Amino acid sequence: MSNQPTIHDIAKALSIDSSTVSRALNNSPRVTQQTKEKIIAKAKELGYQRNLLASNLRKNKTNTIGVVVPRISRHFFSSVIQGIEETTYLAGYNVIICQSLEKLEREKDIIETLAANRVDGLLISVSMETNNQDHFKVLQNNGIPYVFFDRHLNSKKASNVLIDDFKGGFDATEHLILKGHKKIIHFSGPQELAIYKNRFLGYKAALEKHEIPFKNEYVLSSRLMENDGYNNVNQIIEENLLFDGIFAANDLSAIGAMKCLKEKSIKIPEDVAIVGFSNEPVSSVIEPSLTTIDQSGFQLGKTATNLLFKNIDEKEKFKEETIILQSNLIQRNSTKR
Amino acid sequence: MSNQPTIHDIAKALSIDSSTVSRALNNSPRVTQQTKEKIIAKAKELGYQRNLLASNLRKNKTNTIGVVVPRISRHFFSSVIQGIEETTYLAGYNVIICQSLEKLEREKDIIETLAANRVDGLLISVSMETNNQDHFKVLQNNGIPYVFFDRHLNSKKASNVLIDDFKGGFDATEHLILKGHKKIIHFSGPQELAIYKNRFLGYKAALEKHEIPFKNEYVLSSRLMENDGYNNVNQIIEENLLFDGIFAANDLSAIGAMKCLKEKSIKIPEDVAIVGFSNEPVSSVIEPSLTTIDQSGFQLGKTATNLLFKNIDEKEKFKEETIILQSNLIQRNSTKR
DNA sequence: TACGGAAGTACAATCGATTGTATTTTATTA
DNA sequence: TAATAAAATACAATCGATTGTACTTCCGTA
Repeated sequence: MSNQPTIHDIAKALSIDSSTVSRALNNSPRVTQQTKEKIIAKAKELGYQRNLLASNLRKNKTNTIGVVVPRISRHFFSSVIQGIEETTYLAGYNVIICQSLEKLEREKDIIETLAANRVDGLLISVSMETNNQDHFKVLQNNGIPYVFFDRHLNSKKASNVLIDDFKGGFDATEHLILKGHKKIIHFSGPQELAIYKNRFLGYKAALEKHEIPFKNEYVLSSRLMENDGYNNVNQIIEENLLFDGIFAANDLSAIGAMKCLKEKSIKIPEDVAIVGFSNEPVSSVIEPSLTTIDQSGFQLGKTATNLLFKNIDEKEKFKEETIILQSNLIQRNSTKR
Repeated sequence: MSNQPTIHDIAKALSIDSSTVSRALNNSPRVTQQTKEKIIAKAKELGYQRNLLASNLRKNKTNTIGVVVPRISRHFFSSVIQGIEETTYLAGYNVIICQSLEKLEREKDIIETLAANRVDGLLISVSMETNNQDHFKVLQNNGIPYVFFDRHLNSKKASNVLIDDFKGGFDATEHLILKGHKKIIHFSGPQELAIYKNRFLGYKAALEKHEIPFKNEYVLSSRLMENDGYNNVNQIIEENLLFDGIFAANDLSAIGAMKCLKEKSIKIPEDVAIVGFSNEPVSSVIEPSLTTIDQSGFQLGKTATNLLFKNIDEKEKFKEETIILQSNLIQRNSTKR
């Protein structure tokens, strides 16, 4: 409480000035070794713990970056976070992890709070509800650099580190086609988010390449929860649409679809083959195991962090850039012929 | 950068004192409505954003609590976090989430940093390497309240919110016994952690109740990773131990065991029945689906947060307490007869 | 011995917001 | 209209650490 010792307490105890104590604790060459030792010993004795609020305020630097993700429980995001922490840890930075839970309101709150706490920079993957940039203006006003990763908004003002979603979508769809499937359903997400748009465009491009006509009713947009995948299949069947393949823009909805298909005794992959996206751990465990697009979250996290650091260091001189990482298809039993 | 506006800039622009600005922005009754409106308008115009470092320093309160978990990617922990955030959000508190990745060193670092950042309190679930209390002393010295949840150390000095692991272990084991299994292996974790000890004691008690002799070689301790479960089964078979049931202290190691058994064409549950612990999402998807002990992480998170808040509010007067929540067994196909 | 200069410390302002106290302004009443 | 209370605002100290500048020691050298 009020008994938390400060540098002034140490100074008083040793009859010296607090500035000397500060310098000693920061290992400044302006303090004798002898004095330093005395000070450090006393600090330990009093159980002194530097007050970073005061220190950061004075230095106008927190050595902290903020991370905003939709949900930490998604394997992809937690592996991105792993990559981020790995990189920040080495650089002596701290990380504040926040989840928007896919809510725009929450995301706004988080951005405000992080800005008010004067983080040195932010790494952001936006929520499914995010459809404009307004709430990022506060970061620009306050000169706080930020980098979008994975889920971004098409913006010239910000840097991005992305997965090649177009190619991912293309590969997934072409894989189904090469396995002999022609009536391919696509589960897509909110079109405001470039990742879903690009996966969709990849899907379309693959159909085109193989001269399969694109049909609008084969594309179902949702928030891609497990339930959505389940309901999508129900809907398709009710509408009497014929289909023999599904490319889902994430694994969760693919798994929902599988559950529904199994209940209806539709065989996977014989009757309907399925490809997901993200390679969640559960995808290798489910039966049949799910063919999916693997994206290295860890690598993405490292890359995004390094780009942010560059931005923080160079500040004004920094020029926005966009880095695109490759993904690759993992074939499993949901598409074995 | 240096252009981040402060209350002084607002004050200067309006030729009033900064204290009035501060009061206005905090909606103090000591400022006229008229003046407030002028100030708020100017604040918006300048893109003012309160500096929480300064504010928190002055108020000696951050309205922030720290959360330390082994890994955010574990479903149990992320649902606890969900419960925590739900509660803190309503109370206007912020949360800083940190993961120790099961490393003691990392945990120490985190505690120091959170203490230095003057969080108002901490919620902690310790790493598997944590075997003593030393690094929590800094919290006591600085008068920062903390509550352990789930993974705790047996300590009189701290509050705890726990799952009834003894009962969980007992239920899991008795379930296997009632299904007709008698030679039951137990996968346990580090014995320094009370949760693993208690699950083990529950296992033992169930055997005792049903007059099945306890055998030391039936208990295998590890860090309970998927690999550990896999290797455990290999080891048992190499040692020619006969067994017809496994109670694993977490789901992950149970799944590792299942993989190994499947490879060896040992039938689950006919030849060997398995019960896990925690109810990870993957457990309901794997085939056969895994019988497990479900613990409501969400509820645990809420309870722990409320206890911490009580501790923060009452400070000195607060008396440590331990709350124990119940778990319940979910029967699935890994133990169907 | 005195002087120049380096080394070691002390002084004091500062970061931005908060808050107790003092002062001014406004409103009320006799 | 003057006196007084109440309302609104200004002043100034403070939170704890950092840092540029000023000062004091102490050493070696002339």
